[in-house]
Amino acid sequence: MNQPLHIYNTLTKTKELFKPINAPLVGMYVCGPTVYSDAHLGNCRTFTSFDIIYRYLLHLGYKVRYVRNITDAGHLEGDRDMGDDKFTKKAKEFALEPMEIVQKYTIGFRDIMRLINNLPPSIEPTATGHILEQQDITKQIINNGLAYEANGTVYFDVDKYAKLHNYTELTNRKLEELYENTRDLEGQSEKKGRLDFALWIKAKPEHLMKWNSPWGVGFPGWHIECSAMSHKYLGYTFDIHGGGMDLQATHHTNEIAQNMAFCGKKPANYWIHTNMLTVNGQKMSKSLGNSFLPMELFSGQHPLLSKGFNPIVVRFFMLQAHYRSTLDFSNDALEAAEKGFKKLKDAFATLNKLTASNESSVNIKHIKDGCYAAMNDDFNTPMVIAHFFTIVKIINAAQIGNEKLTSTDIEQIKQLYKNFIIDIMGLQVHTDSMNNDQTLNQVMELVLELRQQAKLNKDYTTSDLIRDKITNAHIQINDSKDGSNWVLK
RNA sequence: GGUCCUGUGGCCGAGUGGUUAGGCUCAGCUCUGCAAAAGCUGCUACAGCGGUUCGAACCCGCUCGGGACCUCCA
Repeated sequence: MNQPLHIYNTLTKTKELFKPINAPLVGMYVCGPTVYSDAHLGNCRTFTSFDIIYRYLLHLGYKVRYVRNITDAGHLEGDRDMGDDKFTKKAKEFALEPMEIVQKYTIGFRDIMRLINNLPPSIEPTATGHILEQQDITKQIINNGLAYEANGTVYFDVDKYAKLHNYTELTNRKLEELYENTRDLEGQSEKKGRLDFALWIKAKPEHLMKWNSPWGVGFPGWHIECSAMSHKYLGYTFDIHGGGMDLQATHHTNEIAQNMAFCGKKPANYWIHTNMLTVNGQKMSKSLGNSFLPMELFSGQHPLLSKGFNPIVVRFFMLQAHYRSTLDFSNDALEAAEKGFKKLKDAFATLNKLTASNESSVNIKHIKDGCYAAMNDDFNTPMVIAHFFTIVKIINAAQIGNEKLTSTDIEQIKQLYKNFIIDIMGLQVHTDSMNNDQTLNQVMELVLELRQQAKLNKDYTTSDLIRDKITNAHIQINDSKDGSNWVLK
């Protein structure tokens, strides 16, 4: 539109002009969930952030291939490169096949994504579906002399790699300090260097998910899947690689190393990292036990919640903060978001009832430019929302005649709403289901009529009785100049 | 311990070297039989201490908080 899109690149720690390698094509890879348990709200925030990025790129006219993997194998539990993988552990616990675990949580994850209105990615590859690709890359890295096999396990040779390339590019850490601060683990004597990590891991006999390989029976290490799948679907170097900040130091650092070792090319030009969702200032995570499950949030079944929240309200709540800031989660914050969102929604409902004026007292284009400027400045959704609240003010003022909107203004606002609220931010306003219940509609029609009669007779005892009783049934009656109406609470 | 990030009004949260973020709460008002809902108006903050500057919440230094990563994590 006006000024071009700038993206904050973790690689350079600056906002950079976005220049796709092959416009209008854009390749974007985002590290997806490990499906060994329910996705929590923190996970949702990351994928919602990337959904906005995806949607905005689409809106700008790019043809985006958005790849987000499903990790269904290989992630290790506890001490690194040792022990059971998460799927094996869970499968044993519940006497299930690992793929039953995978199936259950994959479906659950997709349900949540749909509820929170995240578009499905273009490709959603699984680790288990790409074992051969992972082995191929591993072989190539061995051939290139940057990995070695020891007793059925293949390790990436970080020492050797660091002499050729900048291993800590993504974090700016000093290699010596990494060495100092990395724990030496027992039973890891087969590793040459302390920082070496596994590309392929020898499976113990009791291990459930394992595959044949040139190095014996085993399973892939926990970084190689992303290298394999991003390369397969997006090529040697693609535009955007994303993920949560907690993946930056280890997972993404190793991913870059793997790709460089494999083909000499960086996987991506722009690295985008989303910040964490916190609870009382602390990162929400499974290991800390302070997770909120999306379903708990939607239903209100959680000790810290006073009620359930619509998934779109949750989405709105998340978009009120910038993706690179931490966002603190609380019942109060959610309630504030709910009310704010309702205000936004209501204003656009009244927009449709507005009568156009012959003259205009507002400058809609100015606001539109502001919205694009905000999105082009590293996807600043809170700013876009602020602009929309000035539109809300204008709409409400126009309704009581304090502002004048021409039919062109009204059309422009509707277009803005469609572009930014619906298409880019995905804040789809579902028509409330309440009016779909014909029986209830008819009953309520009668109730309101009886109450209206009572009011006309100045029988306020009866009219208030009706209102109170019906409130107990979670139906709220509101009086206005043009009569009464009702909403489900 | 190391590396990095961060500290904004009652709450959540943007932002910038000199002009109102925004939302919620709260107060007042309008409307109203009373409520509720809705709308309008008001509430001017940037952890502390120094420094740079004509001017800093925004730049620099120190102090004190908070957090992330260095273990699996979005």
